Amino acid sequence: MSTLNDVAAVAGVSPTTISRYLGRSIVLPQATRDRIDAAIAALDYRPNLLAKRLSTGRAEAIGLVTPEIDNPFFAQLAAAVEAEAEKHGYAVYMTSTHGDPLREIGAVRRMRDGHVDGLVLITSRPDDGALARLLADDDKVVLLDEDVPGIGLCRVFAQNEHGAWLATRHLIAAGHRHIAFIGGPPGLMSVQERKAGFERAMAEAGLPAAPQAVLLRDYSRAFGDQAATILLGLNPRPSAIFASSDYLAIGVLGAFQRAGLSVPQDMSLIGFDDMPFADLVNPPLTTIRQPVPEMGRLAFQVLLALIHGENTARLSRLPVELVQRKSVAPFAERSVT
Amino acid sequence: MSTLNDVAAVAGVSPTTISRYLGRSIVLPQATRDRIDAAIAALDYRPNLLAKRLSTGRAEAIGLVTPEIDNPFFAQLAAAVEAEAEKHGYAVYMTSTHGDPLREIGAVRRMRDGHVDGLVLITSRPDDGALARLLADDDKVVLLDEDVPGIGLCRVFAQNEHGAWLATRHLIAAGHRHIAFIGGPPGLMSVQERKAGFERAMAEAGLPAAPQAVLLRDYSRAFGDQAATILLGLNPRPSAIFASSDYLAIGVLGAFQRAGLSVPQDMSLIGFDDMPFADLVNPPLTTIRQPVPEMGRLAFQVLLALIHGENTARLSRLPVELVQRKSVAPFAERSVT
DNA sequence: TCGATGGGGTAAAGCGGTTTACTTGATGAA
DNA sequence: TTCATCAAGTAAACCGCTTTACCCCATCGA
Repeated sequence: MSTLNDVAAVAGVSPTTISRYLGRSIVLPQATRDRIDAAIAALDYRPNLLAKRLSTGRAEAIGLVTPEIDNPFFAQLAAAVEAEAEKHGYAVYMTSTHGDPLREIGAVRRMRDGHVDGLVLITSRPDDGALARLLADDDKVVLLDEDVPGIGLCRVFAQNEHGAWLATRHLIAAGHRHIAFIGGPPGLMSVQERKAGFERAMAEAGLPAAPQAVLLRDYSRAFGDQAATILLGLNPRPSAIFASSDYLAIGVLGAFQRAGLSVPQDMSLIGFDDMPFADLVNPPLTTIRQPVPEMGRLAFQVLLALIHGENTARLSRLPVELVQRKSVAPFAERSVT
Repeated sequence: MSTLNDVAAVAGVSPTTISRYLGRSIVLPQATRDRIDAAIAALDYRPNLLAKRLSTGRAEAIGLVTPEIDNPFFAQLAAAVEAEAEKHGYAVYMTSTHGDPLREIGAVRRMRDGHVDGLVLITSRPDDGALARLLADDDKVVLLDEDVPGIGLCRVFAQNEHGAWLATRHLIAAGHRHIAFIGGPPGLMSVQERKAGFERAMAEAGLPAAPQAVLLRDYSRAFGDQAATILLGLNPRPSAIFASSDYLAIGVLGAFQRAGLSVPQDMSLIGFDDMPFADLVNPPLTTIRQPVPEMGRLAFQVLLALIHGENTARLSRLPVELVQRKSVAPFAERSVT
């Protein structure tokens, strides 16, 4: 691996000259340029990024911290951030934390110390304050999809409350009156907002949101399954469920399948996210679509503005929409048996 | 952001001492240790990784290059590599290339220049030689899941041929005689191996592998859809399809759904990979499972051995297995109508 | 002929660590 | 008393690049 010095020796100029030539901070006569180019080619010289970063303090790279990367929703989000970063010549270093607070903090640390210019952070668990403290005096971080309360960072979110309201209203419009809500960890912003949207829609329709039909724990397939089982035992039994993530909805579907119930005949179901594969499950899932590519793109753009010291929106809310597939049917008497 | 020098000044010792203390290459009396620890804590000192890497030449980090990260199969593989790396204290920098040769080469370059200690590379397209040349004199790279022919790197693959043979035999055992094969790009190792396994099983059963029923192009949902449409027009029409990736199989499913055909009544279908969600589609997909977590784990372990200069298996083949779900049914006359 | 100007560079000081090869003072053995 | 030994450090070079502040020479206008 040859260095600037090697190239300089071969080209018969000083390292400074090469560096400035490469950095376009000097104009050289053609003859010199040719000698330098030839030397670079001959030695297959490529600058050592590490040295460059150490020297300039700039990395032309960002860090992306995600929860499970094998969750298609996050994977899609990650891909979107990366695509936009690439477009601007930025490298993306990606780590996934598996929702483990320690790994999350470690990842943020590593990213920062590894000298990326900024960070896009997707968290998926309620913060106990540790993350907030860690990020407190950090600008150049944008929070994507989920909040870390108590800090003034830039944030890019979907319209959670509105989406939940749309979903619930869709069920109400189909004639359902007993509607259950399944959500993730109670401390999470998205959970609170979606729950609020659900409750608002119910209240506006003059329907009671029965507390025992509001189940919160985590955004997992397993919890969707458990929650569904609990809901089936309720009296009155809900005729529709709003699972506030598609992952949850898939768990619900699994439980119903085992119980020999079919969606939407015996129970209507609506999800949230419109993650890839939502259209492939049985039945294809009616859900609220988050504009994932836009969210990723915007998150990077905001970060870039931050890096350039430009000012930018502190909070963006991206629009969601209802995607109608086959998991919601009009209410029919028999479904409350 | 405080440096070693700051700490040294506060602790009243030289930077060397701190560095050696932190690197455990010196033994100090308790009093000095206390002063250093106090200074570190007071200044919230954390070593600059970049400087450390530049200085030592070691990064304690690896690069992971994948095709689409939003393909759950690759995402799962990536997660597995990362989990194992994390266990050994290595950071993972991940990039996805979207199958674009230029991005792939760029990613490999960046990773190398960014001074990771090694690279796990998952490619998904036939190489025209450019990648091979780039990697030619690179050790400390392990190829995962797919080969780059013409170079002597360490490789971790699944038993493609055997898996395809299992899949085909399963269809044959169900009574099918006209079996189609759908595969990815002809130049790809996995495609050739899976096709070979298919052909061997057919030959062993004394069945002809009709050339027009062997369709190769790429591992995409769209091509699965197209191929299925083509196969439906064939005479004799196959009664079963081996789609050599689950992504392809999902495309096939989509085409059939549109055509009003149902799987497995009208056509049996078997996939390959057992990617997440293979159990969720309609009908749940019978498929060949690749041991994804093991593959990821092993790939990292091999790389680690390489980094440590230990010697290790040049080629590993991990076992696959048949996962029976609902997409294969015994052959019935009517299905050849 | 002198001073200013511009072209074509370069020396040297960082960036923040690591590492090798010392130094210095105290102690112990001969 | 003297020399070896050890504990407790430290100075300085180096990793590979960037950047600031020059330098030297030729030309040109006055």
